[in-house]
Amino acid sequence: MAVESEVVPESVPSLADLDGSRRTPATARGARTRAALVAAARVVFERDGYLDSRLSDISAEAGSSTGTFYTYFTSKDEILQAVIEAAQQDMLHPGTLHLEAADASPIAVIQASNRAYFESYQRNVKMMIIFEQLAGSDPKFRKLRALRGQAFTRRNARAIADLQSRGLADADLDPFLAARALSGMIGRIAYTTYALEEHVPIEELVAVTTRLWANALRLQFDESELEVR
Amino acid sequence: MAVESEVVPESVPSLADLDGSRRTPATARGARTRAALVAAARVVFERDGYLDSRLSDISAEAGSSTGTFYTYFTSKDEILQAVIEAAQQDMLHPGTLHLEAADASPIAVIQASNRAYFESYQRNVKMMIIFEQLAGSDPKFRKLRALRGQAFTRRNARAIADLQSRGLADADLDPFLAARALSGMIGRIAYTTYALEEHVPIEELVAVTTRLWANALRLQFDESELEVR
Amino acid sequence: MAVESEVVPESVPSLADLDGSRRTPATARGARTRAALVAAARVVFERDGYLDSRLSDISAEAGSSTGTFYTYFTSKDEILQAVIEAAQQDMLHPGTLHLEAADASPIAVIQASNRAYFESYQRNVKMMIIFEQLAGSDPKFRKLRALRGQAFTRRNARAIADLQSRGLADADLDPFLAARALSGMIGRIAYTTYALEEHVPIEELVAVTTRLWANALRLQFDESELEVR
Amino acid sequence: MAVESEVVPESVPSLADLDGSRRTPATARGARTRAALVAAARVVFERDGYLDSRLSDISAEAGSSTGTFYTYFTSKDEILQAVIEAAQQDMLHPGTLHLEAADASPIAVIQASNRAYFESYQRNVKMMIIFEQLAGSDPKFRKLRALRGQAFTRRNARAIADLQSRGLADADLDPFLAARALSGMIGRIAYTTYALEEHVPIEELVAVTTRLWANALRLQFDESELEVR
DNA sequence: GATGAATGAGATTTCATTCAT
DNA sequence: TATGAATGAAATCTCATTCAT
Repeated sequence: MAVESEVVPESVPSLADLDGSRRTPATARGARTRAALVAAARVVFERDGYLDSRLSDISAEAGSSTGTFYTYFTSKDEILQAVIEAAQQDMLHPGTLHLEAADASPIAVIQASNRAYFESYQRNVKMMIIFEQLAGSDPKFRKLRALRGQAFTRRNARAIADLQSRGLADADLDPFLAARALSGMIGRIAYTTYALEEHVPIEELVAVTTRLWANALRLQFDESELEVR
Repeated sequence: MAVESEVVPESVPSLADLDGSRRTPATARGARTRAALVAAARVVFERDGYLDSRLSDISAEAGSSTGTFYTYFTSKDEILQAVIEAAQQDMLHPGTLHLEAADASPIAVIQASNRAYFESYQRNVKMMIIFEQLAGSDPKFRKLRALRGQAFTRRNARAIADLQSRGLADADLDPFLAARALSGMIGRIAYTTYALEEHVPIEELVAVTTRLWANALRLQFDESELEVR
Repeated sequence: MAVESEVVPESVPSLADLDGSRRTPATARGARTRAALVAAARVVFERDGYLDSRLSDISAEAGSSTGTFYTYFTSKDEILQAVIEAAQQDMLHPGTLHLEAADASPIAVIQASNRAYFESYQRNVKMMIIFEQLAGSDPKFRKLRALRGQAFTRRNARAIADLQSRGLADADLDPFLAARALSGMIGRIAYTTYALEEHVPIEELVAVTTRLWANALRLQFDESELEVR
Repeated sequence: MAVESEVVPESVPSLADLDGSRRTPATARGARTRAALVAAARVVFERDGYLDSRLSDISAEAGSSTGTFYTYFTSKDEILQAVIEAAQQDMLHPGTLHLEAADASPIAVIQASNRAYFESYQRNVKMMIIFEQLAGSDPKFRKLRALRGQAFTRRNARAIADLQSRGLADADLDPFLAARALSGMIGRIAYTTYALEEHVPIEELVAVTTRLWANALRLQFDESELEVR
């Protein structure tokens, strides 16, 4: 159920669908070079930011020449997509684990999801900042940013509707809008905490956001359910 | 009380404190030119985006020469500060009006604040996108972004604590963190709606966010209070 | 007799002859403003160098506005001329005093002249550097630089020829070329000492240069004449 | 022995020690391009002067694009260093030849050195003017200017001290200061003749300066030694 | 596949000088 | 006379991308 990162939404679109990558390495050596470039790009982007990074720095960091870059990517844009893709995987993956337990209480699921989200956000904060930033100027990334949110929101909306139909959640809420608002709340407080560096211990973040979700949906719960793991 | 835009927080910091603008106009003519440049900058930024805008376009839009720009500003950065400053004023101001009514119910105040916030966000969405974007790369703007949020959060935290002390709100919530999460929720859904252009009628936004606030704080309210204005 | 700075050569050309200064102040207030500008220019030139100085800085230093500058001067070039003129006066003036004593021995005159030259060079070193520098790029100043040297050389050549005719100096020397070489020696060692900052006590400079002059011309002298003043 | 240009002083510092050039060509093609830029820079500097030259002119003269300039140099300053370096080599080199003859008389050595100096100064006069000019404003070049003079002075001082110890030169002269003054005399008269264009046949320059050196040091010599080559 | 040199469009920035008040 | 705002030509410098080796 519930938060943005809950489950890997099969519908989250891949940037790979949008572009035509220049080439898939044919040889093992080529695959190694390509992987080195992607890894180097993340290092450079995190160090210098996307706009202030230079392709030559990425090549250098990867130990290859400028020309080699163009063997695998057509633009800076394209390698960024590869890097974001990888970061997304990490953002989405962890949630799945916790949520397989089908018999978990709604509260427990929300709590686990929130925690997983904050942990992965923290790991990927630099790339999240860059992603957010690009969404501000490049329509392609803005679209992608929107799609990601929508996928989460749709799934959470389904979960909320389910709880409503079982009489467990406030029936007067529009499930889709509520999902959007509450997912956004999680995303934003993660941004504030890790991107704007207003440090708060993760346990407190988990506690307060889980309680707010529960209250906002008018879920019935026992105080013990909100205790720290 | 309550949401991010509730009241003009006297403590919201001005960028003017941070920079030493090149020159303050000594004559009325100078003041006119400077104002024309700021207005032109907003037009150009909204039209072309911050990064793709050129100083020469701003000068041209203002009807002056490139050199004149440098009479009043040292960089694109600096004039952006002036533009954001103006946008902030507009973001912060409207809320005040509604909230003077001391006898308004908490729900009514939240509702009015939310509406005012969404309206002003819509008016300034292009600049908000740019501001968000810059906060991602420039520490100066990031700091400012953080300070703005803090000012709102602090005030809302005070309001929540007040409601708690009167026995009206969930006493188990940390008022400061709750304020941060709920303020963020409003800001983020405004971003999604207007910046990412996932259109939702403002009445629905107001309705759902107000109900979520009320639920989240466990305020007692009558359904009629949540009816559209 | 002798060194570059010996006597105010009536023939040293003034820059005023070359240009048409914009205007001579008609009022006392105007004269004051003009004087303030010249003084300010020297301060700014010495502080920032000629090329890196801005007219606006000169105006500001003088306490007037940029526009006022053009009431008295037509260009940066022109005010530099005024400043150099003033410095030249100081370079040339001191020598006269010592040399009026017609019965002084040649050695004593050379010694006094050298000392006077080093002292005034030290006072005006910053402007000398600027003058030398301008001579490197601007034909007008190069011409002036040459004329100044020539005036000194001509006079010193006359003195050398006089000594030769009296049988006191090496008759095999071309008086004009010798004068040029020996005057240049003084000028250059002053440059090295004060402009390139290779510090040597002035007494040592005076002693060695005077002895070299005496030797070079094969003047007969008593060691006691070379003792420090 | 003796004049500024006598021997290649192994201690003359290279500017290459001071800077970190942008890139050292890795291929022959790169080396060719870099060399073409340095040659073009000298042409442009001599034609237009340093201050009035534009980087784009250097690139054009070298037959490459503006961007290529920045592949090898970071600034006009930096390429000037390379050009001066080359000119210095030419200034310093010629003297060596003449002086190998260990049995040459002191007078003959001085004479040959002076001639070599004047000849190389004439070849490089435009660059010497520029160097002198830059020394007036840029501390880096001023330092270099000073170091060059010092290297010559030190060596000449050694030669003078040697002559003194053999009883051949005036023992009352401080060898270091005398060397500085006499080296400077040569440098300055070369400047006057070639930079300020006060034309004097080189034979006369050699004759008068050699005689002045000999006299100044009180060397014993036969008139025949001073005859033109 | 890999290399690294070459390209060049175009934005920023300066400041002497003019001019309306 | 004094003011100070306005002007605008012109030069530097960057770096994604291409291409010959």
